[in-house]
Amino acid sequence: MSLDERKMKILKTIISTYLETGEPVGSRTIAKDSDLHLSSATIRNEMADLEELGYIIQPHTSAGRIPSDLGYRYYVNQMMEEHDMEIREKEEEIEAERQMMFQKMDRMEEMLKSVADVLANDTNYATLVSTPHIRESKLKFIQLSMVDHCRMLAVIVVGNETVKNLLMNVEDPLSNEEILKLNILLNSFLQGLTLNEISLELMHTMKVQAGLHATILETVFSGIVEAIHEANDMEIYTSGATNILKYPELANPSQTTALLDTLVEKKQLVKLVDETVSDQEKHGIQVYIGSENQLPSLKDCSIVTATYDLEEGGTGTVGIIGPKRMDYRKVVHTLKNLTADLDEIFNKKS
Amino acid sequence: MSLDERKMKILKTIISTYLETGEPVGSRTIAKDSDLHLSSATIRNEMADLEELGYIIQPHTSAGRIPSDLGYRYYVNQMMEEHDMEIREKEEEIEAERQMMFQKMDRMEEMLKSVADVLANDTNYATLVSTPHIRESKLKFIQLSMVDHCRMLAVIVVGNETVKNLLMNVEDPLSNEEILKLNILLNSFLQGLTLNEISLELMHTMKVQAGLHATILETVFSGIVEAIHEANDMEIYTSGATNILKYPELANPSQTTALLDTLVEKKQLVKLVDETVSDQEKHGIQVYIGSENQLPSLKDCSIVTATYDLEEGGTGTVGIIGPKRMDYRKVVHTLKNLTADLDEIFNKKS
DNA sequence: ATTAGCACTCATTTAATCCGAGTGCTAATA
DNA sequence: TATTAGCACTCGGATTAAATGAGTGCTAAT
Repeated sequence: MSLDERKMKILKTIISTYLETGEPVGSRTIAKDSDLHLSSATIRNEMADLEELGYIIQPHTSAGRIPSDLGYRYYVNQMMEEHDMEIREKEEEIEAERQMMFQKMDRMEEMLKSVADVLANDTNYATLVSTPHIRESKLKFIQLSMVDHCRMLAVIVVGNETVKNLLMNVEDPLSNEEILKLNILLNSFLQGLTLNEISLELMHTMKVQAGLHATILETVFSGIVEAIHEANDMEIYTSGATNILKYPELANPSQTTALLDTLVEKKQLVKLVDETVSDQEKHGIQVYIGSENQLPSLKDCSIVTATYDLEEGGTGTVGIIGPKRMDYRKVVHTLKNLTADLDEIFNKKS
Repeated sequence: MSLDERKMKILKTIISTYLETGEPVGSRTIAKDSDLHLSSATIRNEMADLEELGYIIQPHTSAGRIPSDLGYRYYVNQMMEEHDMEIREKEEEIEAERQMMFQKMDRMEEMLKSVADVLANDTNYATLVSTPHIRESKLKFIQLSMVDHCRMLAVIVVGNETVKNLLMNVEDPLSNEEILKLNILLNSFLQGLTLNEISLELMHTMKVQAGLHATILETVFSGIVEAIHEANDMEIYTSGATNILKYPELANPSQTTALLDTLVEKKQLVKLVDETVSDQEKHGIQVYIGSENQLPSLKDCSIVTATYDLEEGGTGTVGIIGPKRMDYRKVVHTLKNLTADLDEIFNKKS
């Protein structure tokens, strides 16, 4: 026994009805709703088969059927193959509004935060956005300068976007010439290097050349380390966590806490995103359904993720977390558009 | 009829028992637990009086009593007067651990975020930390520099802590001399000014002097505006929002969502904190109980806030949000310690 | 002024019952 | 052979009823 045309059609109807209602779907409903004209009895037989095949599940004896993880998986795969996704209505307005927001913000972090917010608002699911993850960021530029008599500012530019500022107290102010010398020293030695190209030896040589100001270099070095780490590490922003409370099947008290915690505790999500990135695939869209998720607290959720790229090789992730019965079509479509936008913006910008 | 010695004692017992258990307290419990040796009947009479006076409430006819907002208020005021708060055990370790964290971080934002986290962990309540709010930040320092051929970096230092970076593309690179000139121009004209001291006329004069590079100034100006705004605006960090789910009286589905939303949507909290700051009082500790809160979603919560100060006059807020039956003693004590630490750190640092 | 005693209230728990959506199976039908 | 009609059966959820028990208010006795 295998999935013939009719079974497929029934399965699809079951899933999409369930996506709408969140209630188990019975044979009669399908007999009425679907366009194949069959009696409920026939549908029942087919449903029994579909259950045996593992695509659907009966939560209890006298209930309709709901999709199993396998069923969702089938549905999603099927959907992914349909290239021609009809453009959704309102989409354009939202698009425009989004562009507006993007224009105004200059700092990537701020923008990504607001992407998470907008997305959560649009979709009514929880969202997650990670900053780009760059393997080995290089030091681009350093500049020291005196802010006032006793404070010195170090500006460190890493990769292409990250800028780190370091404010430090110095006992006696340095003259312009001294500062200039230090700047030249720093840049000529360090520009273009990654973290592990900066050896102890190199640092020693520099300190010798710096003479009196070796202690300043000390501080600058540790600032550099932090800056590069910051650039390498990804930050994760989430939004709309409470949206999940809108779905009764997730709002049950015992799971709710764990779930919300997962969404708020960024640490767990970092792992999640890490795995996503390594699972790359065409379109850059990934769908994890129920128990396919690594985190046990997400076993009743689905996650759809997409990646966006930076010209220089960094890769960031955008994700949506919702109930297993989420509107996959819409979500996938939205994410595709969004990442396309992000790609464009970041690559225009740099 | 007024609060005599005995009534006070009974009221205190009711409240502290309720703080522990979260269940309405009956007359028998008190007869047994309190050290005044009275029968439950007597207690009942006294309780009836206390209820009439408005300090306690019967949730329904055949239940024990719980504190009313007025009751909590009485309890808290009473407590505030006891100056000699015994030092809590473990406190020292926690303290040490905290110091560790503080040492490592250089950026205030990062630190405040982690303060929120640590606090939420320690207390099992939701926490809130705002960055210092400064009325009129002054521009301290500007510096332009070329990062590479086509990109220019503007570093803008505002107030005493905030540093803003602005990365912009320029068609043709500027020479060192040109940059130097611009820097001198910018600093000599703008240093020490607040936002509304930077007039259109001033900007015009500067543009004339800049000649070819007027467009760059344009961009820098808008960067300055943003930087000062950023410094003026306060940012709010929250943590441990899901802790409130631990308290059954708050976990009821209908309120939960609104409550969590409030904690996550920073915008609402901004107002809250604003009011707090204006309500200043001795010790800088504020307690808002139940309906004393401005936000309706917090009507079943209590908020305890404390403020910390920056040398330059900025004031930030630390707050704890929990059920009305929160452990006020502990919370007030913790906040006092914490803000003392913060004061010290910030004032040593700058 | 305090206490013992008793009738009363009412949220909560437990059990009993009903209801209906949905199934599986069998026998009739096309 | 595939489909359908019909019917007995199952079981979760909602509704109702009864039992429980913590706690009160009031009164009369101490």
